[in-house]
Amino acid sequence: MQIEKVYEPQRFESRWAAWWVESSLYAANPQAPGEVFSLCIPPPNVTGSLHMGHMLEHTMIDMVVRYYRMTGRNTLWLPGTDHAGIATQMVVERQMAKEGLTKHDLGREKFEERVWKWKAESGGAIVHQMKTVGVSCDWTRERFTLDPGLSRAVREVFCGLYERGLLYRGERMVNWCPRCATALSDLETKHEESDGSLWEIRYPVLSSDGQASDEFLTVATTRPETMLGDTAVAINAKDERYLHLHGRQVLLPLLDRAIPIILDDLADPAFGTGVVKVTPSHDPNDFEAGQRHNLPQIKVIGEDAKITAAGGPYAGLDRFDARKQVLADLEQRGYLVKTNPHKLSIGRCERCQTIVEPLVSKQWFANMKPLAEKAIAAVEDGRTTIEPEQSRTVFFHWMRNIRDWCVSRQLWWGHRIPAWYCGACGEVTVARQDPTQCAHCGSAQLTQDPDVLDTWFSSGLWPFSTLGWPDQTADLAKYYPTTLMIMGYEILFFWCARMMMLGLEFMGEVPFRHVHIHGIVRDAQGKKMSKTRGNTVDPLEITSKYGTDAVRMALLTACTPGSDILWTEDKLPASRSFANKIWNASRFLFLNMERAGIEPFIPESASPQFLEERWIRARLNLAAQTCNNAMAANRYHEASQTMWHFFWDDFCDWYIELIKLRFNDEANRASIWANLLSTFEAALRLLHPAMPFLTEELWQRLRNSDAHPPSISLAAYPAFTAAHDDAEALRHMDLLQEIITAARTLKAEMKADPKAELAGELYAEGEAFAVARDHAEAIRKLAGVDLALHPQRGAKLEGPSRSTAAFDLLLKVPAANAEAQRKRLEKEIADLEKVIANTSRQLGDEKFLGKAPPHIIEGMKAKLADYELQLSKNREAIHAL
RNA sequence: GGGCGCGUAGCUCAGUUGGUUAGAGCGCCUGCCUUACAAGCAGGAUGUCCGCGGUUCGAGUCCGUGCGCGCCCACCA
Repeated sequence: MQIEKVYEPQRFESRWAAWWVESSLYAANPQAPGEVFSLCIPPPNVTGSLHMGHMLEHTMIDMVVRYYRMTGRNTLWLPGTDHAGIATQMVVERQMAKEGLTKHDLGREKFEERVWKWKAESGGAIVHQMKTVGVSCDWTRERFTLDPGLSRAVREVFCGLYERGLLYRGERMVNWCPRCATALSDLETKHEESDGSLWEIRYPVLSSDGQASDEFLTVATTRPETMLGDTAVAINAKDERYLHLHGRQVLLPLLDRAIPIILDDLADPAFGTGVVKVTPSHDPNDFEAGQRHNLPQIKVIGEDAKITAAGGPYAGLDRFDARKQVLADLEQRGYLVKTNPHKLSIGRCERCQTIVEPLVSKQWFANMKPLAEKAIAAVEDGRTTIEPEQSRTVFFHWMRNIRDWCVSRQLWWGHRIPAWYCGACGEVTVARQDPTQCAHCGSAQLTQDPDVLDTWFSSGLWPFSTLGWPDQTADLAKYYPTTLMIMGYEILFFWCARMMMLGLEFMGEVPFRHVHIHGIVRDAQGKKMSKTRGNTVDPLEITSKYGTDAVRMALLTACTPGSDILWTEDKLPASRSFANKIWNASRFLFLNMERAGIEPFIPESASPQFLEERWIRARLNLAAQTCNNAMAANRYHEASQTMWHFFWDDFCDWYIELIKLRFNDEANRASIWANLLSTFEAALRLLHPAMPFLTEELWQRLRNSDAHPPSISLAAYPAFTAAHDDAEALRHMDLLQEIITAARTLKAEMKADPKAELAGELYAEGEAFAVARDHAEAIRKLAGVDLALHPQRGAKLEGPSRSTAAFDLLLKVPAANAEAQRKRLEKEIADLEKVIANTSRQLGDEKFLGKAPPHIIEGMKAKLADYELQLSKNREAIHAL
């Protein structure tokens, strides 16, 4: 078997990636046996291209899915993409702008066609990239939120919610993006603090007969231009300063409109002047105050962010120009009293960063409270578990304070709202099938609502709409509820919360059993990665440089639940080295098989006879146990670190180093290779969920029979086997390692020629002696010392020595570097004295003896005896120097 | 204004119910091109586990508090 000298993942990764997809290896079969493991992907936006966030998320999911598939579960990982309403529409509009076109030039139908065309040509980029990095999705079930089936689900849910009275249309204050010309949900509005001003403006108070007086109320505002829409001025009922003016009116400056003075808690006596202008059309608080006092709404800022006709002389001005003009006019006429610097938070459109205008608009809203209650209950009683714990807390907090969700968007790309308005009676008809006549009066004068639904409306149905709902499909029956959802905390509310609510409402069951929330990938400075910041990393660039497996490993070993990953490229050489280590260990095995005339094979069974064989089997067994437990607890970093250390430290540094000493043992050749390959093959399976390409490549080179699965990804994951739990082998190997390490250390410390074999003495009793006796050859080869063995420890240590709990080791070397020896001994003595003092103090404490569990006390006593033995041996040694 | 979290070796971070000399990778120092691997091997140094107080026989781990840092939610003019 030829095996290339250098690890070059580029040579085989793309081949396996393509094969995994072409062979439909990961297509789920609802008829197949096995406990279900199903998971649907958080659908990336079709507009997107793969970024490190995807890479992290997909790597974690892929590891989990590969793991469960290997444990024999009936596994489904359903992939797909989201139509991403605003985002996609923006992309296409921008593209059209280059041709000097707007969507209105095309008209709705042609525009939609154009977006579909864009999707067909460019929308597949991310899917292609995902396939390149080898995610083991079931591509036969790929979905898109605007697929006919999913659109039918959307319509069904809309109608269902409407029929349950959970969806209503109303004039309410919404976040309006003037650039996108659509309403936004609260979550799509991002607030940021910025420097503004708090202006104080004098409003003349009219006397009781409506005539001008010389009194004033001074209001404080951060948005003077909205005063054009003021319909009252509010004072607090407890504010003695102004109470006498209640019942009078003020004259609105600039427009000379008489408006009432009302009493309302909206006015905080401690803030500003204690007097607040009330603009029910352009401020959420004022809107509510307006409702309380039955105030008229005067809309002075339009959907285009320009002053409306109601703004009198300011009509047509942009909102920011209007502010300047209003302030100038107020100043000029003596109404502007003061300008204070003031920090305020400004809402911006998540997509285009335009400052959002709060305005009253007729929109569709979902009443979330009743839905949220069910979702809260489901998490409280554990039907769905959310971890890590802090995400659960955050989830509850948001759900318990949930507000109605504005679901309509004034866009063209998305699911059209299935509501029709009657030209005759004005009633609304909401229907699953496009109606031909009004459900109320029978008139045929119907116009469909022009709006579409918030993108997250369809995403909220993803776990069941993708499985065929509203049809009762086999997939739906088998794979819903899904087993696990893995996603970032940034979409906990946008998505997780809505899936919970809608899943419970329409499926009567939670959408997933467990939610695992992960952190995000940040740059080396801890900053969020973003295109505008220019600190993004292209995963494909990195994977082609270091290999996908190395990138995966770097991410997996770093992803502690609940915390973000700071991405620096210098994490990569380490994991590439690890991949390289695997490659080279394999190369070593293949070369030696060739040398021994053995064809690569996967052993049916192997029975270990030598210590290192028993030991590596036990170590593998423990590693498998740790990995299985870690995967069950979604502790991917722990699983991958365990794999890493097992392969590098145990398998390579000890097992191979020891077993290669037996390569000329012809009598045992078959058994040695059966054990070696058996362990190696199991190690590949252990590693496969984390490093699928390399393990597939190497495993295929071992695969020698069609009795084996076609791919390592379909082979069984190593499981804990009680029979392999060999405590004796672990103990003996520990001693052997200790002896070898002690000898190496001493040799290095004495600056002895590493190539020269040194003679020495080893004093040990019991098992330690037996191990040294049975493995003298290994000690000689691996440590470069030839030890004479003595079955008791009493001897005086004269010369360079090292003592441990189990043995004393003395090297026959002129004390060339007594200084280093002395230094070490002094340090060891100091450490031991400290530890002995602490331990004896504890053991002399009656309270401790009374309260600590017996095994702790016994353990400490045994340790103390060891420490004392070592201490006396070290003192002896330092005297001998 | 509310909520969540973080502070452990020079750097990036592990450390599951409190328990026996606190760990890894990178970096650093020393020595090795040992016929799988210098992307390697062997050995080594480095920590008032942010400060203070408390609970406990015992605290990196639990509680309180201070300092420093991050994030999320929120309509206070």
